[in-house]
Amino acid sequence: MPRMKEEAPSTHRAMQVVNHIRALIENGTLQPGDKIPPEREFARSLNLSRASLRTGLGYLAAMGVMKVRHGVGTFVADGPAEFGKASVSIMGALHGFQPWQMYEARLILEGNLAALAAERGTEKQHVMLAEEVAETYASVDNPSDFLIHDVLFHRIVSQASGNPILAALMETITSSMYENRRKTVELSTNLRESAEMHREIFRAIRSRDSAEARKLMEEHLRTAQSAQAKERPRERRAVRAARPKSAQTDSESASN
Amino acid sequence: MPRMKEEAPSTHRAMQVVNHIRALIENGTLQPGDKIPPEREFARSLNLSRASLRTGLGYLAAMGVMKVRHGVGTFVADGPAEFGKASVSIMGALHGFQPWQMYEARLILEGNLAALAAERGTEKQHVMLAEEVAETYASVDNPSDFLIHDVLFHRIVSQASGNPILAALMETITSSMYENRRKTVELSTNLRESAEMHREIFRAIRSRDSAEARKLMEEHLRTAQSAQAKERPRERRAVRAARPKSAQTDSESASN
DNA sequence: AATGTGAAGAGGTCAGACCACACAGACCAC
DNA sequence: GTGGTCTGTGTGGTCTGACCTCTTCACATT
Repeated sequence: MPRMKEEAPSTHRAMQVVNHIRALIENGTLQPGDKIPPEREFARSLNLSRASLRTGLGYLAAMGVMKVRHGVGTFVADGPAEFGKASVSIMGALHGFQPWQMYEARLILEGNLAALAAERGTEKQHVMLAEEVAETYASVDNPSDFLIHDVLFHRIVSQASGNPILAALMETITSSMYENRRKTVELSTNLRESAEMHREIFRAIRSRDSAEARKLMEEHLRTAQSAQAKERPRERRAVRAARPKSAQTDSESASN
Repeated sequence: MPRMKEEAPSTHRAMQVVNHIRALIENGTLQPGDKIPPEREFARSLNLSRASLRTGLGYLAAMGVMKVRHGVGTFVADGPAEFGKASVSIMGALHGFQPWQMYEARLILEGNLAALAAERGTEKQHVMLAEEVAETYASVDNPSDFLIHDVLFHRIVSQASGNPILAALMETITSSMYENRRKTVELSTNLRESAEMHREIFRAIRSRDSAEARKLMEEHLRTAQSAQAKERPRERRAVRAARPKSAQTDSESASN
């Protein structure tokens, strides 16, 4: 007699958890910021071990869907959408992402984000942008504060684009550059110029001139890039070039 | 006497694992496709429990860096770069991603990818594209095969763009649409037309006409989108609009 | 009031046993 | 010999239940 057990838990227990949570999110039972039951209790209610539950939660946490706070509880993420914080850095090591590629990706994403923001931004968002521009100007003498408002400005622009997916992609790229930036901005000399550009971008968005918004945003990022490159001429740990296997690098993607 | 233990395991054990693996990848010890030691053994060599090791590996697996095969082993991912398979679907449920936003994101990404591919694609990649175009034509009567080569064509284009980060972003979006597509392509009527467009895109890329490549790719995707929308007029499970809290939806992003 | 302290609740780690799956080599039937 | 079945071994998956660490907060102390 083969198998033929009663139920069909079939799929990995961890996936059961993931799907359960997904269902709770989809039907609105769970919303951003909500806390889920304690692990022991939740595990019992789902008829699986705490270990399996934790595997599933770990999976969700890795993707940025859940946020775990030791000694406090596990919550549904509530910040801006993002696809896994550390992923870019690790995938970068794995696939040899290079700095200029990051900038290029960011340029393309944010350029389009700005253009869309110009087309679809609401008045409320215009107000928020104006506020951030002001704050940015106010912090030209405080690099640390400046960075915060700089990030916020870009985040609001991407939010105003009306496409959370693109915003999430942008956030994913940006968050991995944040740490490095925090070090270099200290020495940056052109905070004022950067603030000026934010203002111009804002004006373009407010007047719904998408082409102009895109152009200015791209210009802004290009300026920022070259400025940073200048501040930090020599960079340790150069990215390794493709190793030995270079010969058939291209053909291998066909294997999957 | 407060603490002052011997070593400094400090950070979460899971992160130790993640960082360890990252280091192994960065220094080239671990390359795509490689297998890591069995969990029991690896855990012992890292001086931590199997459970903690598994937590770390789960984290990496969730981000698409590692691939775990039950009964076989754990490997470093070797396919095209991608940021977590299920993440889009779950993040979508959480942030209310909508189909048209997916298409828009894809349009922007692939349009730029095609343009870059036209500028930077190597002759070798041109050959691969030509092959896929041929294969695509050859499968116009077999929807299932057609889809495979369709995906492959787009993947090679993104690879030819020379920017693995953008390629990874595109892959992330696309992979989440794949399943749905597999169902609808069965009924699709315009496979031949789609193959024609692939051919035209290929020609634009080969002649290094980036503007044309971008235009054709966007056109191609727009066609595909409207075709799919037509095939499947009514879609169950409409995405819920912003719930009750809508009033302050905009302002909350400032909290993070 | 400000400060210290301890209990309670939550996640983090551990150990070891056992389950489920994949693969390969041995074995049997044809 | 060819092909299918069986069984063993190795590897990931799950379970149990105990203990550790961190956070918070009420409560006592100063």
